[in-house]
Amino acid sequence: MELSKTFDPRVPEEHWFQRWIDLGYFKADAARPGPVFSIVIPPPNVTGQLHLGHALNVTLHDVIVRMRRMQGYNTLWQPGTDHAGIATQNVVERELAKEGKSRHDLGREAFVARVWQWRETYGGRILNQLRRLGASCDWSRERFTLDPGLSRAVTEIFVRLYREGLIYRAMSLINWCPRCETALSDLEVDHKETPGHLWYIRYPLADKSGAVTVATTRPETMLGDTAVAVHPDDARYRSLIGRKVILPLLGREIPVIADAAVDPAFGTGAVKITPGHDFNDFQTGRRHNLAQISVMDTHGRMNDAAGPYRGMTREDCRRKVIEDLGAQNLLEKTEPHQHAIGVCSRCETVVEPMLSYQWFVRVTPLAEQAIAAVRAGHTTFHPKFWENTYFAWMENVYDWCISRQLWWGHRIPAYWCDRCNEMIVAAERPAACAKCGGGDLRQEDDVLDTWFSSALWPFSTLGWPDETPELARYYPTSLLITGFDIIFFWVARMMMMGLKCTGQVPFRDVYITPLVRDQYGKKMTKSRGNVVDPLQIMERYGTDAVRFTLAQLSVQGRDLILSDDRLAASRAFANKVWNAARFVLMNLEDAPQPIAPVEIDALALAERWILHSLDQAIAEVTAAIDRYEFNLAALRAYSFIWHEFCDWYVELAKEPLRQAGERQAAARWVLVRCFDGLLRLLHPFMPFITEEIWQALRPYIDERDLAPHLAIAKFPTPAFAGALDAQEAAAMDRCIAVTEAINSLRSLLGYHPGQRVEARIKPAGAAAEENGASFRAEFERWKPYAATMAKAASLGLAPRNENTPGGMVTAVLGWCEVSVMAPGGFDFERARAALRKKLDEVAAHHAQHEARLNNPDFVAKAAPEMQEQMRQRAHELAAQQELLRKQLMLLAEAN
RNA sequence: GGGCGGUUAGCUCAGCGGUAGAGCAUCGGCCUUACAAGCCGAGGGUCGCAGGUUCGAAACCUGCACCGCCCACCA
Repeated sequence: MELSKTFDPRVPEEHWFQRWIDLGYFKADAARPGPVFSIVIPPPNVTGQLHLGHALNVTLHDVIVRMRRMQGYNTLWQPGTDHAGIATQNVVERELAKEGKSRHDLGREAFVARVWQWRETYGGRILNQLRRLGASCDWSRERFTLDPGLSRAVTEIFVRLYREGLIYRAMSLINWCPRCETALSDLEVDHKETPGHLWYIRYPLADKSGAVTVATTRPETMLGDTAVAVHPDDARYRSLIGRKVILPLLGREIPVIADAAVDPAFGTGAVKITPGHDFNDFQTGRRHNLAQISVMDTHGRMNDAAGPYRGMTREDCRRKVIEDLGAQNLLEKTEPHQHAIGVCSRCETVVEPMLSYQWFVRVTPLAEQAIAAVRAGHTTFHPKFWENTYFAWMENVYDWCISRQLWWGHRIPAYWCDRCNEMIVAAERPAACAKCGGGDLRQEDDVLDTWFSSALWPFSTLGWPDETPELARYYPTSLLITGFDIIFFWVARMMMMGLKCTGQVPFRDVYITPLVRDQYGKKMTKSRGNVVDPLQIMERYGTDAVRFTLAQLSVQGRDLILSDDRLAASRAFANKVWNAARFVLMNLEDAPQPIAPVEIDALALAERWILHSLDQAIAEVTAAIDRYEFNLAALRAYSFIWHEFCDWYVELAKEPLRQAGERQAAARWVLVRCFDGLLRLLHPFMPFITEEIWQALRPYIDERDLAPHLAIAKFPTPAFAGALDAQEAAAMDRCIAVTEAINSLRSLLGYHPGQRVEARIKPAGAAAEENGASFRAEFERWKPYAATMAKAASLGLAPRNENTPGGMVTAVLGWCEVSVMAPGGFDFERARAALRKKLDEVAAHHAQHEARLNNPDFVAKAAPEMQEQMRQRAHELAAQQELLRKQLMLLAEAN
């Protein structure tokens, strides 16, 4: 089979993904036996557009899912999308706006129909983008949070929680977005540091005996003031407590109250209390039974309660209030003031605390269970420190406002009887009012917070509340992979709802992905314009390279900094693998047939060495993925493939491959065996290129019941225990060290890369003294390798006592000297300088060791094995130093 | 105001108690029939700072600094 000279990712990407899907490889079958690995995708918003966060997330999912599938797990990766209440409604509203219409022009029913229509047309975009990344989800199980089945789960749990008193409806102060015209949860409010002002306003005493000055950042809300508060111990104001002041502009009389929450040191120490528009004041108001006055409507405009300011926007009202106060000489002063203001996380509009009837989840009892489950280790975070974040939030949660005044979402299953005002919460619309028998029931207008349905995702997608085979088999899921930004929004709430609904945690492990930043370490944001489009880089570097890069940079607990350099390096790696494949294939018989295995004992040292190295790489990569150390797994696979397999084995295989007969057959088998193994190992990271190559290699693979495709082939496990003993492993290390030494000398001596050199080694230390004879035997075995790799015309083994001939330049290793004949006219000063440098290094190390060994404390306290190790090392260093000096002396005479 | 994470070669990161490592970038030499998206070689670091624990610290402890993030009702 002919492979082109460089790898073009396009064709295999399109081809293989469709094949895998067509063949049903990613389908989960609950009836299949075996251990289970299940995971749910964090459902992207239907309005979503693939960004690097998704790309990273999906890549890591796919790495572990593919590995587990290949390992024989009954694997389910559940895909789907989130209806994303506000986000989606906004998109369609914008579309309508272009036609000059608002949702109110359409009415609720028509508008919702329009959103569904939008979803039919564009809702699949994000999932198609995930597919392009190679996501091996069970696409036949795609779910949407507004699907009938999932909606049923939402209704079911809502009714249950309501009946248990864990969901309640109440008039309360909530965050309100005047633009979205809906309530928001605490989490949907971002706090933005903003420069503002502190206005000092005089409130005259009712008895005209003076005034009290309050400081505020929001003068417009004074129209809703129902008290002025001071600290009970504040001597300045003690006499005022219980008296009345006149609210300027409106002339209302309000009391001066004492409350310990007031900070006497801030502002004037007197604070206006607006229970209808401030969370603190709301609490204070409750403590003192103050009236709550709302001065704005749902659009953030001043309402009737604002008297003369009625109809103004909040902003206009503020200006006018300041102006009027100034005119009445009630504005004492204005100071610049920096403070955090809450804005809608969707549209950045300043949120308004508003009084309204809303639905809440009583979170505390649910949170207790969720905390306990993590404390007990039923769910573990990776990296573990994220558990602190989780606990900190869970331990201080407020009730969760779940009602939204939107049209797109799960409509709350509560029904009102307009005749007797009875409210009924039920899964099905009741035929008649339970209290008065009236038949005209009206369903609650509000819908649920999107996160309410997301919280059920791990089990609602599996059919809950029905006891489906899928639920029994795949729940609790094995792992959740997500970003830290939704630990509160999603992870915490899944924990609470999962435990509440099923009695079990929704997932065993939670892996928190790094945050993707640009090459300057900046967060990617639209406003910075530094957002990298994954589809573009996939186009440029190939999907496999993008995946590999993301995995390789996924360090636990650190941000991920993506750069073109890294991507280019991964593309180079893909190309390296491709070319290694070309080499292997061009050295196999044209008529493919399985190559029978060769007995380990019949293999040459290098062959056993590479099989052994493959084993080690497999073990380490597998262990790293098991620990979610994707970066280490990717790096290990990379270094095995490039530096061990390509740099060494492929080179060493060339010689036996040229021959006919047994040695060639052995080399062919080892090549195929290793390449097969490394393709399997690499497949989870780079599925496309590996499948493409594996198909070409497959006919040569000798395996019973060999899978038709790599995507479902067995993941490799170490298979060559005992192929290489410790002594042989050490021998190969020596071979590599000698090769490197000769190559280094070649470079120093200015040899052309193609030129062959005369070289020799002379053992020293243990290699010479203790096993001279066996060393010679060992040397004979790896000498051809070193000679090949270092392009040595001859590589001799010199007797220990023989002086190195003049004209040779020597490098000193710990256990031997390596010498290479210098070319005619070589300037030996360069060699002397190199030796001197090396001598300095060795001398410094030796001095270090000596100092340590001469330290009485070290001798008295250090572990005996350590002392022995140090003594040996010092001994070697001393010998090495001696050899270096001698070489330097010999070289002194050269030239 | 609390809390979390980071600080190791120019860059991105390993190492987490016993000789400072890798990849990329840089420099020198090579188109050596798998691969120039390649091969061979070289240079480059008082491991953020200051203390402490230890025979021994990049690693453990305590402060501090800087960068980043999260949470927080000082109006």
